[in-house]
Amino acid sequence: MPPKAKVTREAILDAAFELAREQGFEAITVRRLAERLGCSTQPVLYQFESVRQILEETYRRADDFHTARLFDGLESAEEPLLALGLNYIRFAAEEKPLFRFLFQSGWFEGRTLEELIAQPEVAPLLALVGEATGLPEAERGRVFEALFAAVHGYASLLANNAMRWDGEAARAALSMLFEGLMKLRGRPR
Amino acid sequence: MPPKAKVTREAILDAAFELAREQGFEAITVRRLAERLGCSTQPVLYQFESVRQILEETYRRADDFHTARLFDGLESAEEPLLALGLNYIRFAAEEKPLFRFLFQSGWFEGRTLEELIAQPEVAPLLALVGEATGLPEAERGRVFEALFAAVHGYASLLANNAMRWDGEAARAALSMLFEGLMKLRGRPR
DNA sequence: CGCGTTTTATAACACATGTTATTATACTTT
DNA sequence: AAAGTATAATAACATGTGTTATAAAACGCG
Repeated sequence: MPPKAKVTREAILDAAFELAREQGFEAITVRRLAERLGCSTQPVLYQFESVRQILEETYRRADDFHTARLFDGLESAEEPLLALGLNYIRFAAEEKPLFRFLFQSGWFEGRTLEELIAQPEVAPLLALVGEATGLPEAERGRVFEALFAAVHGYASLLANNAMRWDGEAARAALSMLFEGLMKLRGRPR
Repeated sequence: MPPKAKVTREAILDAAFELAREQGFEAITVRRLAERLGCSTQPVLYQFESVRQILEETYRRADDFHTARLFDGLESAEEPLLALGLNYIRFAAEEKPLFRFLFQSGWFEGRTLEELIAQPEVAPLLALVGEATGLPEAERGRVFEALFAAVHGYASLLANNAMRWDGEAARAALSMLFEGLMKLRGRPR
């Protein structure tokens, strides 16, 4: 009996993601979504209970998009950790609004770096750190954390226009950082 | 002939700064300022041409506040660079809204890290890097940049709740970072 | 004390946001 | 084809924002 929806949930989320990507998540409003979809504001809030819900879904989508980009071409990389770091900061430079949405927006879920490191997906990365440094398991987390913070720092600077993107310079800077940190051996506490 | 203004520019800027500090710069609105000052919205926009102007002034004030905190107790520090870094990330942890206002807000003036390093105020810091590493002048900038990025990374993580503040851990992490980077000598390329 | 200028209060306008009635439309099924 | 239901359009409400017009108030100076 019912007609199918012309304005589907997917279409709305697509539009929302595009808006977030181009103009930042603050640009996601019911009316702008309607405009992009060529409809009135009604279908948008008919498919979702509230804009809040749309933003939550869009955040998840951006998160997936981000992690996909992080691991892009990582298998064929000779230095996977360095490649990962480069992907991270390239993303920040090329997708500034998304980066801010993900990590600087209040929609950030509040995963602590500590929690992130404890996740099983990160284990192989910690193993790489161990491989490169020869550090015992207990210390790898600290080195990884420092690497992450440094990479995230470059990314933040790029995403907020405190730095210009330059692939060559970025690679040089990161490899310097990695070189410095990877040379650390068991330190006294 | 004229009566003095009861609601002065300074009072307005004080209120604006407090709002930015407590709730973030987004909380700075004419009506909220009026409420804090115990007056109507009229005096606020009578002393300033627009809210934009108030925000510009408040940004400057926050910037001064920040740099004052950066150099707090730096003379008596035995490791000035480390102390500076610690001040930087402590500020981010203790003044999250201000940190976001300063570096993640669109009110950020767009000073590039490169430009920052070129400023004369930074010269003594570069000298410290040279002292600690023995690197020639040309390379100090690169090391300083890496140090800055790493410190800024920790700060960003703290300011956006991706990390819990722990003074001891912070000192340990920073000194590890500094140790790693300071050990770098003249690199190829 | 009163005059004149400056400051403030009141109130409203213009705009943008989320959300919701009410009405019209369109489609799927019988 | 008709009917009934899910969907969409129109329009409005409620709220929050910056800004401004108008009128009242307050103060320093003569």
